[in-house]
Amino acid sequence: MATALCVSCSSKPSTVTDKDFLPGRRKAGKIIENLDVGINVRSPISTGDSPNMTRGMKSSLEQRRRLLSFVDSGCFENALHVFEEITRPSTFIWNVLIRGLTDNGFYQEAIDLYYRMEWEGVGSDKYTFPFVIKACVGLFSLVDGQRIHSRVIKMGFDKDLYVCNSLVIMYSKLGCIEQSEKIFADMLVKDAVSWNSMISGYVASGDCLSSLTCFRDMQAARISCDRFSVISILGACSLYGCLLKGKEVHCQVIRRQLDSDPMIETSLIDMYGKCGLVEYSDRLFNRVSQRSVAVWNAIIGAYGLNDEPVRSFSCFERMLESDNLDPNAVTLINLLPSCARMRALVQGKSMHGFAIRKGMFPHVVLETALLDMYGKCGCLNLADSMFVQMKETNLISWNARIAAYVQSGNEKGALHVFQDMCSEHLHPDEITFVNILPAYAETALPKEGQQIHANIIKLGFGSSIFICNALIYMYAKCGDIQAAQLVFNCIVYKDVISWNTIILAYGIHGFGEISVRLFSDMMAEGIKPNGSTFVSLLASCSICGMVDEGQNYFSSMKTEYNIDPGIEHYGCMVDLLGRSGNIDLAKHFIDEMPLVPTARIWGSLLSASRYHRNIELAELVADRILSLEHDNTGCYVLLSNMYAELRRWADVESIRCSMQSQGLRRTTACSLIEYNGKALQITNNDCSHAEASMIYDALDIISRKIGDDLHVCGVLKFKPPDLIRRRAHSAMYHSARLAICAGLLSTPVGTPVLVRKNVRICEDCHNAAKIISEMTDREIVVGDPKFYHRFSNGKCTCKDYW
DNA sequence: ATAGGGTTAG
Repeated sequence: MATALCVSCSSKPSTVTDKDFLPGRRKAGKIIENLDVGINVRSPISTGDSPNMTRGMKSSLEQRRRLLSFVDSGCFENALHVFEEITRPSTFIWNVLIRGLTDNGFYQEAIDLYYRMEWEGVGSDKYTFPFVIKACVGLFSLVDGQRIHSRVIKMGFDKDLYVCNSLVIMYSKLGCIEQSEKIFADMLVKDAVSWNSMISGYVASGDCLSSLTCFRDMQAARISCDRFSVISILGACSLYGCLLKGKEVHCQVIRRQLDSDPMIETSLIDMYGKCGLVEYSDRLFNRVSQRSVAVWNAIIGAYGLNDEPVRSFSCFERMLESDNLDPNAVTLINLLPSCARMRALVQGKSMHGFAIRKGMFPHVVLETALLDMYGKCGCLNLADSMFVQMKETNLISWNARIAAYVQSGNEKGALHVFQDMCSEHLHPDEITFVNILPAYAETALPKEGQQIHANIIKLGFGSSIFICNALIYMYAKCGDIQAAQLVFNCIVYKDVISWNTIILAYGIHGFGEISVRLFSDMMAEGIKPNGSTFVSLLASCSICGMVDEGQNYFSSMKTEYNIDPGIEHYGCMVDLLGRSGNIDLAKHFIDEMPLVPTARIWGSLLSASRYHRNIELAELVADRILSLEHDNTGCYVLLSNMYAELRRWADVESIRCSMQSQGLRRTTACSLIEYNGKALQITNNDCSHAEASMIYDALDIISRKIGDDLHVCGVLKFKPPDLIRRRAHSAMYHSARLAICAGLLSTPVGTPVLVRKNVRICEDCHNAAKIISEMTDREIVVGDPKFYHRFSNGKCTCKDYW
């Protein structure tokens, strides 16, 4: 950027700001005194040489020529030096210098010079203001802009077309589109620039509709649209995917023979890409004769936006092959989402390296795009270190960082980042909440969910469909299905995601019949189901044991709805068949399915073999899983638990060693409970809380009432030699039980007790919870990552399958 | 001598 230049005096480099306006005045005063002493008589400046010029005239003309040439060549030190030598420079001279400074990025200096001009009593003219107003835009200074605007009014230049156009542009670029509107409305004469400025101002403020309206009004006012209008209005069409309007503008472009204008070509390629017609972009691109970097960037972006990462990349490669074209930051920004989409971490990293070598940093947009790519490629540490080294961050980069944490399954981290962001006095927006709500969904209790919901409403995002959909899921996962239903009810225009989410919400709470009913409600409302609808529906059927219904829906997917089952659907079906009892059928299903089984698919079969206590199958399946994911902790733990149940302690030990040698650790089981209004986190055998002794006392009383744990829960399958080992595996003080007791202690009689767990509840605790619910006559709700068990009167809604 | 434009992150 511009280095500091001194415009308030020629001796010392400094700039005059509002704060030190007084010293500036003094300096300026001195200069005037000096100049006044030096030359007594000043001649009026003439525009050309004439034979009878005086010496003074000649030298002043010479100075003016030198000044102009210095300004033209960007030598401002010299230009300013000459300027200081001129006695009483004319308004024209001042204007030339202000223009030169503005055009070369010396915005502050241009503004300072204008203030000095004003102070020295040199009258500004209609030319002065467009230059200095442009400097305000460059400096992003609304304060200066408003001050200069008031000078415009006082001096009566607010009727000048050029000055008004400059003001319209200034206010729209400084984010005050209403001010632009006001000035525009008061203009008696408007030209194409005025209209175009309003149109592009609306586009910049994201107001697609106003910009289209303005474009229409412009034509109604019989101002013919030009290339500037076309480029702006295509931007408006891109904004909300107004394909029809875009095509209409394209027709006008052809009629006006503007279709070989390089910038219009770029805008058209971009517009078709953003409206989802990438074939049109491609066709246009192939006809472009002179391919600029911007055109390449547009087509790379168009493929990226239209889910064609491979073609996006091949464009990039072709671009590299063509001569004299250097990818710039925008190229990388447009390409990085394709890296993310393909999980092409190596390519993403090489983009990063390329950017470093080309000296593109710091660049907040590029850095955020890299952060996002790293997050989506599952490299949270790289995403985070990107953020840490960023010189400038903004709401978008914070949001991307939060998303990276959530995508990596680090919900706690995401919540911390969210807190940090708020303490930096950044105001969360709609996307912040859409990103952070899944973190609440995984970690929060209903009360915390209500708090974030209250914040959302307070900030005015309560009716956003994206947020409402995220809220439905959040409440359901936190255990409050009623709140989820309420949010759903309040959505005026429910979209397919709203329906998918509420269907799954009831599924995870064990109300499969409601899920099924909601699906038919959805059909009745004329909402077309998509693949995710069937994931919700099949998951609900499988969780709730509705085997026949699930199978029917699965077969109707293709026949009735023309949706090809994806890997998630097959996963649901394995779950479903697994619990039907016919485990061979489930295995056969996997062998026959047309997609390559993933570790998750095998994981479903592993769960089923555990339930049916089929250790041979479990071992076989575990082998498959570990060959796909050697670090699948869940698989080790499940197998180890099965060995423990069979008292095969040597196998238990060997799994423990195997995990240890790989540095794998069991997830520490913990339970969450609201205790006296606050979330309390409890681990197995946890004694760390102030409330611990009370909770343990309560548990002891209950244990005694329901019998010793080994009798109640051990189911007599353990013989004395196993007792010692068994004690080490005792579920007596598992977090779930401690949490249930804490809940019983801190809530009124008759209300349900709600516990959240990070791992599935063990069989012993499940049995205990059933008995406790009967004994205390309380409803106990225990949520694990998959399902909410609802215990009452000694029974659980899972019907003992989970 | 004065004003407007293409490709840019969540």
